[in-house]
Amino acid sequence: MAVSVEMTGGRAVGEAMCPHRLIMEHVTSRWGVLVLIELLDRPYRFSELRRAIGQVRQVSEKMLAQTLQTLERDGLVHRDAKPVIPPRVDYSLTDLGREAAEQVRGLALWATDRMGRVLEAREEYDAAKARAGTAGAL
Amino acid sequence: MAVSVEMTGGRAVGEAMCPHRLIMEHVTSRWGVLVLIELLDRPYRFSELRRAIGQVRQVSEKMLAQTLQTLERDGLVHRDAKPVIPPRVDYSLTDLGREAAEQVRGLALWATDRMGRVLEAREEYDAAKARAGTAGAL
DNA sequence: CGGAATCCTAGCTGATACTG
DNA sequence: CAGTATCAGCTAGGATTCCG
Repeated sequence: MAVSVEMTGGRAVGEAMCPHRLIMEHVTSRWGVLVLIELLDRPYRFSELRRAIGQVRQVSEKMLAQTLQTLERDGLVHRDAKPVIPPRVDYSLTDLGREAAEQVRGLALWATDRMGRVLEAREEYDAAKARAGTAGAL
Repeated sequence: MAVSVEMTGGRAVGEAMCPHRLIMEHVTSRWGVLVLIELLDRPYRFSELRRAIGQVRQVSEKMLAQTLQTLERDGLVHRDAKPVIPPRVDYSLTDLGREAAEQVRGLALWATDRMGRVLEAREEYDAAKARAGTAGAL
């Protein structure tokens, strides 16, 4: 079988970096963030989770599976596979995962809250850039 | 000049996704995290910052510049370029950036704190995987 | 339905060399 | 020192396909 999914780990895994950085990468990865936040709400089935996340931005089955595996391996997500036909797998947060998710949610809430100011800052920055660009060059 | 650095934005920028996701990507990016945390401590000069981060994991000048620009554009980092020879540029957090950095630091602290448990979980997971693999296949 | 394996592309990322 | 430009590698991520 050899899963060998690494998720932001291909290069990182072999590196001489603090292990906690690795955890960060997993937790703050594009899909890790969304998965954690969704699961903070309640347990989800695979496709259900995919649809829930899809409301924000579509995620491929591959990336969702990969993300879930990484988070499960880190002990943040619990995978409950029921041996039924058709297959049914429920994902939920572990206690550890809940802690992580809270942190991530804090960050997400901050981002949502400050979005306006960031957007303003961007416009200001771009405007200043444009001025500097047209003034000096061309 | 056309800098056109996007940092996790090439694909994301044009997407139909919530803007706050964009901020998240910037803040939680590989180098964004480290920059914010370092700057939370005190202002840094470019190379100084590079060395400080390098203690953890080497960052190229390009990526550091790119990261700083992105964060500056988002209004999280303040760039103070002194018109002297040799050039001297100081980077510091804005109020907004400090808020972000606090959040990120919280996450980092959590990761550091729970590292042991995550590592345990990983070994357990890998061991279980190995058993399942050798039992069924081959 | 829940995944795994494969193939493919975009773009992040880094090393190097150059400018002010 | 503080970047920028260019080139090249590698990987994340997506689409597709097949299996249990």
